[in-house]
Amino acid sequence: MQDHRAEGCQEECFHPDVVERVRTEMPGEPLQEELAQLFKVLGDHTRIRILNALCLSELCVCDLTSILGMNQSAVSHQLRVLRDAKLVKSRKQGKNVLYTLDDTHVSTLIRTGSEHIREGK
Amino acid sequence: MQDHRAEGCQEECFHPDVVERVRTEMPGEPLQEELAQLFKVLGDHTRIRILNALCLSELCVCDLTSILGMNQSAVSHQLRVLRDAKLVKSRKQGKNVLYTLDDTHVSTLIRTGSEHIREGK
DNA sequence: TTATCATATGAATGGTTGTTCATGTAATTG
DNA sequence: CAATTACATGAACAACCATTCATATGATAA
Repeated sequence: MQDHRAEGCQEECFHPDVVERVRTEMPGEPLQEELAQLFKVLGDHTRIRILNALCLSELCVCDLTSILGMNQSAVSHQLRVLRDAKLVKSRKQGKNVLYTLDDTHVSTLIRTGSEHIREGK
Repeated sequence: MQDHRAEGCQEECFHPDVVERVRTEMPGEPLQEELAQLFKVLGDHTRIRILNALCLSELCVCDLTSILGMNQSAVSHQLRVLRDAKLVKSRKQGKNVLYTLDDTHVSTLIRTGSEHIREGK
């Protein structure tokens, strides 16, 4: 026999009034989807290191490649992801492309996250 | 011919002094790895919705299943991930298990992220 | 006890994604 | 002009992960 109550309990196991209130007060789906997408971009070791580096100084791809000690192609790919998410912006200077943080929220997010980590132990 | 300078440019394309300073002032690797792991946990549509719901009220799994309109198994799996990351905590009450946010940082992260989204448009 | 309910969990799977390799492009230099 | 440099990008591959299905556990009720 299949489960015919895919979305909710059979009887009164939950509080319908609370559920209803939460449903109406929750942020809209588009915002939640974008929010998840934002954190997904932040949820990568390489990208976090890039952002932490850019918290300290404007840097070209070459600098980042040196700091991270990894493939230039990999760095460029991740910079593209960060650019698309509007977390970093770039400007050309001769042959180089210089990257900076695009937003003050980025450093706030990283700082808050770091606090959470430290207090977790 | 292969590329023998995997970690850095050949000559002086970058600023060694800046790179050196960034290297020393960057957070340690363990913290950055944990930070990426934290954001990775936040970077999922289902988990974001769970956290947003728990921002509004303590809820049992059944409530969440109803609010999210999805499989109970999927919800439980994601709650496990959130518990392991110390983002939520649970207590038993009869047959039910009630979940709440474990940390004030969580709501701060969500709020800051939401602001970033809103200002992006 | 047995039956039922709420939740947890292991296995399997389909989709996503980070890295590498190879190549392309734009700017500079000789 | 050709050669080199800094960066970007497309394809391919491997690893990871969210969901589903099936089942297990733990608590309550009959």
